[in-house]
Amino acid sequence: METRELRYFVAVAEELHFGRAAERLAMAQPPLSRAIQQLERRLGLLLFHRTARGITLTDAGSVLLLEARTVLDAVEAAERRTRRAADRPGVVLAAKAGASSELLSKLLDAYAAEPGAVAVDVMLCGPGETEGLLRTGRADVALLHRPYDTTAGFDTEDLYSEGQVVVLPAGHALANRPQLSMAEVSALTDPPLPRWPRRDGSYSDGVGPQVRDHTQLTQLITLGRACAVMPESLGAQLRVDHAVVPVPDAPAVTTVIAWQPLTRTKAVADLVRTATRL
Amino acid sequence: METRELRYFVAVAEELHFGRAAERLAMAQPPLSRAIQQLERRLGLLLFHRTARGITLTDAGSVLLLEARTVLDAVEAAERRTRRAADRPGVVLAAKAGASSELLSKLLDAYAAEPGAVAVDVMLCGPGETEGLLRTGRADVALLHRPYDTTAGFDTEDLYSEGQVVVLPAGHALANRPQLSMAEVSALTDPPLPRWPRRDGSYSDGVGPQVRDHTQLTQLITLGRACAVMPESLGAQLRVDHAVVPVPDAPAVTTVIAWQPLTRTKAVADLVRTATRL
DNA sequence: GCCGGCGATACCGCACCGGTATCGGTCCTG
DNA sequence: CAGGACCGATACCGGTGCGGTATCGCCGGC
Repeated sequence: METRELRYFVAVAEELHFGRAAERLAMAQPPLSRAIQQLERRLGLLLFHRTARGITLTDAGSVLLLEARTVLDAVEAAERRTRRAADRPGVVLAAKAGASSELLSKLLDAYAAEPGAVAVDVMLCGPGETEGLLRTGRADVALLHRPYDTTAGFDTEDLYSEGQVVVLPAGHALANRPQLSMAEVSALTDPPLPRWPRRDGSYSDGVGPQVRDHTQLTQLITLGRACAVMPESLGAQLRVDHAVVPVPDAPAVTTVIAWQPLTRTKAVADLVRTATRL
Repeated sequence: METRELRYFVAVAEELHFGRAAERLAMAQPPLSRAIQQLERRLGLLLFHRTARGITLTDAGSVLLLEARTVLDAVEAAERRTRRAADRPGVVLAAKAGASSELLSKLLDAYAAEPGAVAVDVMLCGPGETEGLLRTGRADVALLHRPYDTTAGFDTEDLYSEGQVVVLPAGHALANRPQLSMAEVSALTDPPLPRWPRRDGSYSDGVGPQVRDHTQLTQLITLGRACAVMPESLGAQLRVDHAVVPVPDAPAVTTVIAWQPLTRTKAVADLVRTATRL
């Protein structure tokens, strides 16, 4: 199987329409149809159910869609990492904007003091993006936050674990409570909890404001338009003008440093070692 | 980058010789040279240092070698898994021959009793092979043994942890000791410790007999030609005619169940859940 | 019954892949 | 120091196959 074929297949599988897929691939529809047929013939199975009105994925096709995506990610990562190795400008570290800033600065300082330290490009990104950056080789190392980020497929080391708090407007009815339960927090509506985008970028139905990153969330909280559950360290930054109440039964948030398995770079190893020693 | 180019590159990088690589690929040398040149041109960097007497990998080339191998493994896995999804004969579970046999039979029985259980093909293999089987999609799930197997890049759940023992001939001078240290065990020469193959299949220099799998090891121990450190559960099978002495400072061996991250198969999930409940 | 939408088929030209023959440079050897 | 062996690069050529346009077959809706 050639990556070209996999790229074609993923386009068709995602669009479920040969014409649109061909357009996305900047090519005509007939060669695309033929390429998929050839792929099916070589695999000896059908990837799509064809009706005159459209196509759907077969079971085998659904499996190949998942597998093909990981292959294409790996190819992209291979290309990026090879290019980076030729330029040697150092490592790229990805982290969610706004999160773990104290840990991050400590890590960067400590690593810079290591013998043989190379330049570290810090890549700040929105929530949920970090995983993809690491998977496609745009970043070499990342700071992730379990259970918000999924660490499947990466090697990780736990760095720091903390409880969560809920941030409320200063005068809120629950502001003076010593602690709140998740049940109480989930029921909040006055300033409601925000809605985060799903993996595909869409939002669930509901009443809370839609937010895409931590900056937006902070602003909404400051405006008194949202409450939010967040790790202690983030809540601490908002203590002025807000009430911050612990939520003991919320899942603990663990900051981990993650990297692609089988990475053999000295710089990545040094960074991880430095981080675990903090 | 097409997988064909990556296959060519890996062959050349491993042989470090265009002629031999071409032979291995069953093609002539000139098109191979040209393909590599084209790859280098597209990447905008050199993958090999060329001298008139031979070639060596550049830094970028070394990186690409690692990355390309993971890409090719992923492609192979994609093909295998897609084919398997079309046939639907169930899941393939890989395990080291001879190891964890009790755990394995319990797992298979318990899983078979689950509602919605599918057929489980058990694939018994030599030590060190399991990892590759999982990585290339020949197996869906595997029982691995840390720290002997590396679990990098897989999702795992710990199943069972046990100490290690050393197995000695019945009349051995140390046979009556209540326990032994790793230092004492490492110094054994009368029946020496065996030598296991490295990843590439070669053996280190030394005096011990060369073994490839557990059957060979068992036979050598029975013949009084080798001592060996192994998990308690394995040592227990050899208790007749041998002395089995605990080695408390040997690393504990943990049997884990492992699978490829991002696998969404119900059968794999059921197997893992069943295993963790044992 | 006609039209519109979708995927498949037919056919064509050209790029690219792989083959053979050969070159250029370096090291070993007599 | 000349000759040869070895190795990778270059030159050139034929065939495969990829992508393009034109068109068909099929089904549903108006």
